[in-house]
Amino acid sequence: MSRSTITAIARKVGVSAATVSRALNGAPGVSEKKRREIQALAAELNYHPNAIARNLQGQRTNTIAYAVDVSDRPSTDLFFFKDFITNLAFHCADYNLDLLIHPVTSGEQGVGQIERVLQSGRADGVIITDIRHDDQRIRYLYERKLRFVAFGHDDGIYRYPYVDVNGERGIYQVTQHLIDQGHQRIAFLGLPLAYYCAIDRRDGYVQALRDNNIPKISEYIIVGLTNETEARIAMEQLLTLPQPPTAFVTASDMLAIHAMSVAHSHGLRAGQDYAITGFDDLPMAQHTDPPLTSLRQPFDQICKHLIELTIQQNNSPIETQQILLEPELIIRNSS
Amino acid sequence: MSRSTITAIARKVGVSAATVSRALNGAPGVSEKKRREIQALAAELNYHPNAIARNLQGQRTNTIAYAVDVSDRPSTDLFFFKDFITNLAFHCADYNLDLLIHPVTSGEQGVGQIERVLQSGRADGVIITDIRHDDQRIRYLYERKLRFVAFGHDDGIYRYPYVDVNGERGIYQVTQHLIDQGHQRIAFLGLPLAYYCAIDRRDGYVQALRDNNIPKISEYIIVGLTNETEARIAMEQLLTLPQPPTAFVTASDMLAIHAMSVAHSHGLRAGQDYAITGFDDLPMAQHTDPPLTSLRQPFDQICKHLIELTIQQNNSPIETQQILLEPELIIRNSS
DNA sequence: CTTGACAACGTAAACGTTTGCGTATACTAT
DNA sequence: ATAGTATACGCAAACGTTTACGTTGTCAAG
Repeated sequence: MSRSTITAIARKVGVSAATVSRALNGAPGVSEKKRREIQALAAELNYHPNAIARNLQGQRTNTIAYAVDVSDRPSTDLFFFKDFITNLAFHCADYNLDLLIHPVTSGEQGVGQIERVLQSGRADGVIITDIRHDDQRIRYLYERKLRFVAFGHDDGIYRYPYVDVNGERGIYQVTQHLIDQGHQRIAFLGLPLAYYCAIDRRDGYVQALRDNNIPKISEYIIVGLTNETEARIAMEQLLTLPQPPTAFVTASDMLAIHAMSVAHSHGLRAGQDYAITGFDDLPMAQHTDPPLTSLRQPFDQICKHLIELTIQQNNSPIETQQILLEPELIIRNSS
Repeated sequence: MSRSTITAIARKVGVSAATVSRALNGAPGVSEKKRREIQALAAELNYHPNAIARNLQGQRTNTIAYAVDVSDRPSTDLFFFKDFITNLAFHCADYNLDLLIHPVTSGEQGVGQIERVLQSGRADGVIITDIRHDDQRIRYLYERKLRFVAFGHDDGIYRYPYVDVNGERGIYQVTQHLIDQGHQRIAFLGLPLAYYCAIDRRDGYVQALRDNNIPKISEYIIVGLTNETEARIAMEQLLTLPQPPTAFVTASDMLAIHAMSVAHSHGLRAGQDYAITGFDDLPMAQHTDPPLTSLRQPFDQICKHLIELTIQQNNSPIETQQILLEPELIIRNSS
């Protein structure tokens, strides 16, 4: 059964293709009688408008792309990803948009790949994540005036649309929470500082210590952690210090989980022998032993805004296209 | 800067659009001199062929869709998903294909959504996962002769292209492995039997017991587990039995991890006090405490075959379009 | 009866490609 | 010189829509 087209319907009803188009789209200029007749036949023939033809004529694709870095397989943010993609897809559906997963490699080459998906007209805009310091992608897309939205704030030099979560405030809050519990020796396990979010989170930790007149101990700060192995080594290092910390602020639930595992092998129990906190508040954070105190990233809101910004006209002032959300501190038994 | 088209280039060079097309596509019928001239100008103008126009004219989209069920958020297979999508995207890139994430709701409605993405010409074929007993999607797609490939074998009634991993053989092997270790009281934690893979895995367990003349104890078999809470309850139930099992075969790493957590709160240590095994061999299986014995799903191969089958002509015999891969038993310290 | 307005269509162009077919030129073989 | 052939192009149609514009017919107001 070949796909039925608008012209096939037109021929059968005995009208022009234009009339069929108008009838099916609810546009004015067609009598109720013919409209019903056309709609009935369309349903009978199982007609679905050809999206490609529509896109070509309309000069937009109703598709947004998510450029996902596939150069590091398996990648670090294994947990984060599913929630993110699912939420993106969900909100795309709300706006009748398609979500295109566009695999890109990192570096110079990947930048070209991102451009191509836009210049070839496959997508109206692209979402990028894992924003780095002096990110090549940003500069490239910005200078060519291509439509993109970042999950991660800008650097103040290039001003671009983004959605972000206030990691500095979040980590500040959770550090303060630990201090309020009486902790003085607080360590920080962080991500690679090449990422802006990693810097923000470390800064939140440092600022909280400063505001409480707690001296910053450089041995207590370990950043640049990308995978399980590195996380475990770092935690091992902290625990074998002459004066080990009594509390641990981590920049992700993943780091916290692996750190807890190491502590456990040292016979230490979170929530009793030491305190630890995460970031993201992934579903699994409720089910660790003990449940993990964390900062919830509002993925639903994040993705909603990302989609909305991407399809928005970019002539509105840039300030309204920059959205900073607050993470929510979820206190559980690990702290 | 407006996007440059093939006609714009044609005008500047002083040839027809057809010649430009031929020159850029390496087709014969254009002199080397003009070809070079055209290629140079195309590069200068930063020309990228319009994919939409190409798709319309070529009557194919070079896009495959993955219909992901978004009706249950957050869904159960949190871990599995990232590996799967990333691998799909990766292999799509190899074939110069785009991957469309097509969110569908479950039930009657979702079936229509899957049809639409194909009938509207947005994708050449669709991949579906989580195949259920008497799956509506299969029947619908099959009867309308729409191109789809399933991750999960057929039921012998409808014969359709699929890729699957031999879960029965895998679980049989791992059960045999536990028996070889001397275990006689072996429990099974399984997924909802509505899914074919869940039945297969349970059957593998049952068959291994039978072949070793070990009586099947119904209290030792708990299936239908979908989330953390249910997994924990099931494990709790098994451990408080008058004669608790000494070994646990689970149908996924996720189940195993939560079961280990429950056992741990009972003061039991995997690999010493009891044995436990998983399924999937996700990256995290190496980092549990102790590392988890599991059956590796070859995601890379799976996704490669899924993509290849989807773009393949469907006139080849159905047997060659049904691929069954063997899982690999990875023995670690948990057993 | 004329004029105008409005509804209900059809016509044709446009979106940017690809490709079958026709044609002019140049070159080779007789 | 002539016939034949390969090469290098141009022309135009096609893919399936949408939409600006033109045309017809009807009907009411003057």
